[in-house]
Amino acid sequence: MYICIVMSNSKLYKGSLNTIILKLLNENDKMYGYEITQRVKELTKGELKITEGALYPALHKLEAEGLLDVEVAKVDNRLRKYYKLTESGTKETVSKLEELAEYIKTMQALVNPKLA
Amino acid sequence: MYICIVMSNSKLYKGSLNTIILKLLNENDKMYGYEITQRVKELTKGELKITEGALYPALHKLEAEGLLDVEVAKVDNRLRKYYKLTESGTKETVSKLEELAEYIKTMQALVNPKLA
DNA sequence: TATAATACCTAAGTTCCTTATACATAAGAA
DNA sequence: TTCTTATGTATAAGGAACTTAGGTATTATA
Repeated sequence: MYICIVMSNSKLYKGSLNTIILKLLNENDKMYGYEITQRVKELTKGELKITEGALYPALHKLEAEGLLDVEVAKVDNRLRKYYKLTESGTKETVSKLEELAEYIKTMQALVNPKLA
Repeated sequence: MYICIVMSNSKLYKGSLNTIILKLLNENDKMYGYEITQRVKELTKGELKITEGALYPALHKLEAEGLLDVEVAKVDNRLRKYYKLTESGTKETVSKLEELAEYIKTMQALVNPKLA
């Protein structure tokens, strides 16, 4: 008999989600919401689970801001909404990735000052 | 004439603050609030500014959770509240630092999958 | 035939932060 | 002398970004 205690869905840090979405779309041309949740699960070996309650509002907001374009498709009689980066979405991706790199550098300076 | 545009007080990512506080106290035995804000400014070369509105409630909460002990002092006729880690605060520090390392690893797997 | 997987969505609540304000002393500049 | 800056604490209102908990609908699987 095995008892497995999983670390509680390791929290997203504020602001990470948009960066993740943008980066994935930057690599994959177009993706739909459910696909994003699955891809993140794969890439992080199950460590990060994007909840729909976070994902869909985020996608809608990015679209409203003009960073994403939508294209609706019907596959197997099921709806899919494919998102892709706009031009300004691509620019924002670069800036978000720089911000993340900066954040990681800053945190390492605080937490591991010997290496900095 | 110089015009200097500073990147707007580079945002803290949610959840980072507690980790920073705990780590600093882990290294410095005891510190007071104002000192923490100054130390963070130094260590990050001005990139991260801990606001009092974030710091003091965070310190109070960590104390209420039993992770910090307080000791009031009067220096130059001014009040100081020195905080130090309790035993469980030290344990929590370890766990928070592991969490941060994990988070950084996870984000790198997403953002830079070739390196992972 | 019920459950899981696929696929979308929103609303309420929580947490953590920013912004703004307040109080008080000491030091320095105008 | 008086205003500003630095030191030091604190709280309250507001917002942004999550979690949790629902809801709808189709297809595949046990």
